[in-house]
Amino acid sequence: MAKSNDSARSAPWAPADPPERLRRLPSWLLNHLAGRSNRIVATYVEHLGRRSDYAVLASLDETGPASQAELARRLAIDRGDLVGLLNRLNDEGLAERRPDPDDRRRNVITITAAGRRTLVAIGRDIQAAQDELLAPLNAAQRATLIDLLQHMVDHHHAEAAEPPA
Amino acid sequence: MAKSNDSARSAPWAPADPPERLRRLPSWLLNHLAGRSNRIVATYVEHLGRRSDYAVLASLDETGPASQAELARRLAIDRGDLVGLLNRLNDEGLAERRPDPDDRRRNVITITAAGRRTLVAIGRDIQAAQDELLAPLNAAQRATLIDLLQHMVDHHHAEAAEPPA
DNA sequence: CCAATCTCAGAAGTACTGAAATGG
DNA sequence: CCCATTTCAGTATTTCTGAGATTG
Repeated sequence: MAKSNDSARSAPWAPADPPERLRRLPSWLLNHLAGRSNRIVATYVEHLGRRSDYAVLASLDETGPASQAELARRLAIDRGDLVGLLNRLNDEGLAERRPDPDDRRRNVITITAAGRRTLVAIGRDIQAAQDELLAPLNAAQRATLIDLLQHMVDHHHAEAAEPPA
Repeated sequence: MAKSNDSARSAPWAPADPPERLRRLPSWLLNHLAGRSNRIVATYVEHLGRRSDYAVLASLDETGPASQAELARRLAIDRGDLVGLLNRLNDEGLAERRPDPDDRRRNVITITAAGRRTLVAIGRDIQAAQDELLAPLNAAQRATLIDLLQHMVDHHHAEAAEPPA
């Protein structure tokens, strides 16, 4: 008749003892660390509603206003899911949605001044989170890791862009 | 009135154009590649019901029979979620669940011969998937990447195990 | 008529929480 | 009485699918 004990259920920080076959498996390592990363980021970031908010705001800030479909394409997010996300950003005054005068099918999404401020705040928190995530590595190792990961992402994109010759 | 066109909704393989601020962000890279990895694995693996099935079967094969709580601890999976997973493995004849004679609170989970066979089959498919995932890297780069990722995982475990000195 | 955009509604997979029931 | 184990039910979050409505 335990009430609320549950000594250790799965506890996010609980040490795992993965089978040998998984320990060096890239897909397992990536999934494991992605989960770890998300948990760490969640503890550091206060201002973040959903995880893709930062990506959307950053994209708007860097590349300028865009239609929803355009945004979805840039970030590889589902167009439908973007609807609710932008509703929230709109409600919080971080982004604005207005009809495109040139093509009345589109909405033009713009980041607001408040959006830019929270973008900066989130960026600070996220950087702190990266430091904890990468704590086990020294500077050189961090650079190497990032280069390798980024290379994989870029190369996969390239392959997807140009179908097999 | 489009019927089923939807040229590109978000398309898993669709090239993304992430903001600069995210391009080199470890947490973004890890999440992006974890997703990519899962999609690739899904296309290669036929025999896999859920993604953690492989981990459970491998753990049973390597470390031997275990109770559910023991398994959950080893793999850092929620005990509750393990219930449904083991139900499936049981239904498919890949694992057996029997009460522990010594401690009647426990179930002893054992992998079956059929379980070992599918374990091997899944392992083959997963290896093929890793090759596609790591295609952008040469052998040396792959080894470096795996070492770095594994080092991170191990170190995070160690820190979680022994509270801050 | 076809294509693209925005929107809504719902399914599916996964992760986490709380609690009940049994037994040590 | 307290702790551990299995199980169930419910919540939350994310991702994906299908379709409707508007406009080009």
